[in-house]
Amino acid sequence: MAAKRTLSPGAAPAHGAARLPEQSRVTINQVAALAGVSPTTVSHVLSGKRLVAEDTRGAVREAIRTLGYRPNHVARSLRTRRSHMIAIIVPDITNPFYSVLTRGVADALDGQDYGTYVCNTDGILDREATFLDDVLDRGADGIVLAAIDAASAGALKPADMGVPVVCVGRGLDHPRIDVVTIDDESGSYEATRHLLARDPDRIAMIQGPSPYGAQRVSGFTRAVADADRTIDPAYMVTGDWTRHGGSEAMHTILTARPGKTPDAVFCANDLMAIGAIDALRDAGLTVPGDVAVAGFDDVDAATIVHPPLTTVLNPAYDIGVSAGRLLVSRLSGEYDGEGREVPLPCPLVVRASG
Amino acid sequence: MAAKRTLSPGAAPAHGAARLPEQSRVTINQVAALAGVSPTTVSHVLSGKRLVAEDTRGAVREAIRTLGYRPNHVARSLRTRRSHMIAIIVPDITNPFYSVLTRGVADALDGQDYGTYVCNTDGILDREATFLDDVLDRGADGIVLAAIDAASAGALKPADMGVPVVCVGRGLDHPRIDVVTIDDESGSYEATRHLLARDPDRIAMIQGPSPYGAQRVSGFTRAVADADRTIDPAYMVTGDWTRHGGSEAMHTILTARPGKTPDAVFCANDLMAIGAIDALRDAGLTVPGDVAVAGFDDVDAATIVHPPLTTVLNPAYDIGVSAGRLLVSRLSGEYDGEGREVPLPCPLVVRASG
DNA sequence: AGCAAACCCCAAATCGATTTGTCGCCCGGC
DNA sequence: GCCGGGCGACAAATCGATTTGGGGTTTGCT
Repeated sequence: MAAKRTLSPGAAPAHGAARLPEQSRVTINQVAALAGVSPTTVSHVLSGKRLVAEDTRGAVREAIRTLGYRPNHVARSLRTRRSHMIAIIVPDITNPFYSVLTRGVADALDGQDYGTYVCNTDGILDREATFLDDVLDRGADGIVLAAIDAASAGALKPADMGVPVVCVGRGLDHPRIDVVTIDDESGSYEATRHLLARDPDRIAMIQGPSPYGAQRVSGFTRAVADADRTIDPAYMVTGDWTRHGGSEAMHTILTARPGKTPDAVFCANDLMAIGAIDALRDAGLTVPGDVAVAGFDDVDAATIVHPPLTTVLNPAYDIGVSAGRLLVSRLSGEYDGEGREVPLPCPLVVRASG
Repeated sequence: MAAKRTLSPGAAPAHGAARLPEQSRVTINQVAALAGVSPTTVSHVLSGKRLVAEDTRGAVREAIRTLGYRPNHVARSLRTRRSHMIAIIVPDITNPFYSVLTRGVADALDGQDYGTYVCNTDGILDREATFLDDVLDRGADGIVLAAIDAASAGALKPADMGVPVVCVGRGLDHPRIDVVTIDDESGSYEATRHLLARDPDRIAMIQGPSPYGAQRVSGFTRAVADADRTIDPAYMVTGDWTRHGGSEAMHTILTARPGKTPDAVFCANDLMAIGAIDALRDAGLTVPGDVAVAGFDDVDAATIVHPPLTTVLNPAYDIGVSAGRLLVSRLSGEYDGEGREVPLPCPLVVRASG
């Protein structure tokens, strides 16, 4: 390492010397030449699409080995119109939910000879559309789309072009788009019912920015209604899905009705629930003693926070695997019909927080 | 959604109907035909590599618009030998450190017209080598390699082929491979020194599986030596980087010398530190009252656990951005010289745990 | 021996772009 | 009036594979 030039993090690299004469990769023609056959034959021993005599095959194999030949994927893709690559479009790979989902897709594709091309949209519609075009231009064989709004992102375009699309979360009603969903509504319903079982005096909810996560809100309100209760509008506040946002939301709830703080809070995701717990601790309140808290997603952090979070399991990995499988079933030609929906369960996970 | 077929998660999709006649994409020839020019000219208005008359250009643009033409990336790559795609090879995208790093790379590349192809190796040498070949076959323009052991993963191959490689973490001494590093050794040294400042009776360390993370171990031992102390070998135990592994390691430490538990523990990463805190709590010990704990990485969870973790900041995002920049500087031709090293600081972050 | 059916292999077209050499045209200068 | 030069467009080669029609040789059967 001593020989390397060391740069300060921001330093601009200097202009350098000319690059070495790159030894270009060996092509199928060179293999053919060495084996004394035509490129056609080499291709056939590689693909097995036509019979090749035993001896010839051996010679070709030998030539391939000695030359270290590896087929050029790009050229192959151009001819076959298959890139053996699928695209995963998510808001942010940094979000544990999406990174786990991505891993699920990758694992489902592993061994199927498909690679993954990943795009971060930050939930921005423009970027979603741009990336969708990008992956189509690149000839992706399939797309897993975790978009805020699949329709306006232009999910119809690839589907119409014959490129399979699997939507995650709210899908859309296209005859050829598959979708894997969880039942946010009933998950939220169960979580809320669990909170209500302690018969709290007042219950609150921290929701996501409208209109996203509407299902989680309606599950909550349905449970409240089913318990013959009403909910104070001052106790329905909005956060931005982050820990900080949850903390702020909890703070506004705590100051909304002086002297009458809620004793149960359902949060539309775990990060906001963790933020809510932050705010409660800051306010000198205990969880679950003074206030019961429940979240949604069951990310790793749910068992790291203290007290461990009661939450609804959002099976990110399974969602990814299912999405990958749906894609593979279409890519392999095993299935080629109308859009399917795979609903995944999202059971309540009761822990200490509520 | 009612119209969709709903499948149970494991159900096998049935055989379907024939696929619609796919309308193939519009090519540069169709554009040329409509505009009444040759494909050459279309290419030139697109790339701007040669002058095209004002009127002609207008006509071509018009044709492109009405046809909705988008260049085929695959064909372009074949001819230009540039895929405008870089590969990111990491152990596991699910690990927050690597997902954040990946995002950093993607952001550094954003606007530079490069896409990202992501591979999960699980730290398995075979998979690292396989993916390295895969991305070369796919014609990746550059590679960010976060491998356990870059050399045996075959990082030399792409470098020799003229494909830029940036290594993250321990690099290797190839004249044309860039590397971005943090100073694990001194980070660990500082963290350990901080723990020693409380003058604990006994200090322990939970390290990663040898030989990985050796730098963090040596920083620890150096600090111990500098304080004129020695360390009981029974207090150097190994975990597998996970929370569970950290918990188990802490447990063996606690039972190693009955009646003489250590009162300070340095963990080679945050997840294991969190596990250690789990074990300490289970044993009825308080943090930092009975035992001070420090970790390494400063992942999000470090501020979620209670008490908040004293740790060493591992700037995953900045590492990714730096790696992306190094790559871009080579891809753009701005730099083409010997291998560079970008060292990033990893300051101590003091919180409540130690 | 004669003939058809396998059996192997190859030449050439193709995928959709980029790149380069060339050619025609028009303009201005001597 | 002739020539040099710049401009603008095109034809054809190229990237590295796959695909397909067809041709030559061998095998098998009567």
